[in-house]
Amino acid sequence: MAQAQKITPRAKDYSEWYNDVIMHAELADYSPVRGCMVIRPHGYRIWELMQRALDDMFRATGHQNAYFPLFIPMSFLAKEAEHVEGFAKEVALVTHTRLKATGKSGAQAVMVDPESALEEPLVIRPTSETIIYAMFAKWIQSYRDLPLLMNQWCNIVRWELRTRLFLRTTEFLWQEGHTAHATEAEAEAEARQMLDVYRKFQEDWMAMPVITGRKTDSEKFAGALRTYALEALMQDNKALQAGTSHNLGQNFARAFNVQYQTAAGGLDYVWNTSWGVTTRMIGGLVMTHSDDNGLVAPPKLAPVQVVIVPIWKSDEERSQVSAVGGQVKAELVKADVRVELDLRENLKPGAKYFEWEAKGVPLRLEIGPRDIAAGQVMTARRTGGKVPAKLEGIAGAVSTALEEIQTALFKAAKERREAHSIRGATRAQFIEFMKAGGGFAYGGFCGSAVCEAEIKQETAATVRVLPDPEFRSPEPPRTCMWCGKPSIAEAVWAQAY
RNA sequence: CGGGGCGUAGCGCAGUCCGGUAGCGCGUCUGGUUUGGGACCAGAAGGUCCCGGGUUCAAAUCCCGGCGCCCCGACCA
Repeated sequence: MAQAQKITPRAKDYSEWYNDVIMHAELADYSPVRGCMVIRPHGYRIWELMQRALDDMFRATGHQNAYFPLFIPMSFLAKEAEHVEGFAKEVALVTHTRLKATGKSGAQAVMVDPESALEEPLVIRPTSETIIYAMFAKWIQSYRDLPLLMNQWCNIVRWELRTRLFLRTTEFLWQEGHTAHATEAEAEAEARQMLDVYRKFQEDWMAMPVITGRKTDSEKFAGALRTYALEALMQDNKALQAGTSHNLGQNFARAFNVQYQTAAGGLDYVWNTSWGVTTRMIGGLVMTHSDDNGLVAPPKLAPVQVVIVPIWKSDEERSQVSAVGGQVKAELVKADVRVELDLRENLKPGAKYFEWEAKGVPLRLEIGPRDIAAGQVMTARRTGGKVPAKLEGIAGAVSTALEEIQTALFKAAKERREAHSIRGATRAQFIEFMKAGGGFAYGGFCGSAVCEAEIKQETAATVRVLPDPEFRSPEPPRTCMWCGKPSIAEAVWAQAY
């Protein structure tokens, strides 16, 4: 199981490093299916922990989980003009329902039965607005049925040209919230609220600092009135869109005829929102915290928060340290700490350290005869630092350490982001900044798609967001960083995943 | 779809230029000794050399044609 090969250093090749970390941490693996990945148990556990935390937050804001079909009639996609344009080029279709034997051998033994062609092909959902709003039309009659606040956890398929583990795979797991409201103001408040929920999750749980704000039209969701997003800066100074929340206006309501009777007795279309985060967040987690020894998992999302490695020479010592290790484990389990006791006999302690470090375990407890004699254990943090802790009250010391690690990871990530952000740059400085490695560049923006396109052409950078007030520079820019015309909003530019 | 790299044991690779019937490291299995930062010794298992043709007495190696993967771009969460 242990990985013999070392991880490619980040400085040498960031993509290779990224893939290595995922392989060594056993988060995922390539699959026999083009562009699809297998999420391994260790990686899936992170997703489960994410799901649990987010679900609690969704429920606390009044949302309920439901499930809608994987298949969407092709005609549904066509009902909203921008939506179909946005997804037309990346869908997987089911067109037939049977195979038939050919009598040949090997891969040619079966073929698609041409007689089984569906009258209307089914799209494998690239997102579920269409089928969900088709159902909403049935469920919503009156203003009393509003707001309708739903969420579903599912998989979706987008036939992307180029894939990357966790960041962009053909099939991926996500959560998509869909809501219907009586007024535009309510829908807007909902879209903003869920953006804030995501921000809390990503900062408090993932220890990943994000910038929130609005997307420009060119980066807006296909069919939305407004798209809000969260953007995080990775260790290679590229931005990662970590989640989106859309105010869909009445676009889908009109397309799917989702109408309700108002309190005043009239008839009106509902206002919708949709919002989602995906397994991409696991990629973001890797690229925010990890190092050349492997994954660094923030304690709140670490599948294993603490590993206990006993150290012995003789059989007597082994039974002694194993017993104490077992006691410590029991104490930690009682304190709701996710803990493993590594009693494997054929591995030296050092080999175990490397293995658990690669898997991102935040805290390691070493228990040897000398420690037991001193009534202590050695605590070693994944992020560095090794200190003894008293055996008595170990659960408290561990909990404190985990909290400190969580806080320190966020602080370090935020400092790194700020160290790679510039504000008020001139056009020349901006070009130089992007060429020199990049990061977040705050600058005035005239709002023109022409400037956006030129900047992308010359620097590969795009507007990540028009940031929310708390992220804006103290001095609002007056002119467009690129063309010099009056600025309509400050923009955050970066090269992005 | 364009550019680059690569397909040889579970993983990482050498061998390809210059053809002679496949090797190294790690891992795995067995036995023994070990265990405070990747243990050591002895033995063993494990390969359609990506696929299909061709040249040759002989092909991992040369020729032709496919396929696949990774990285960079276009598309995107």
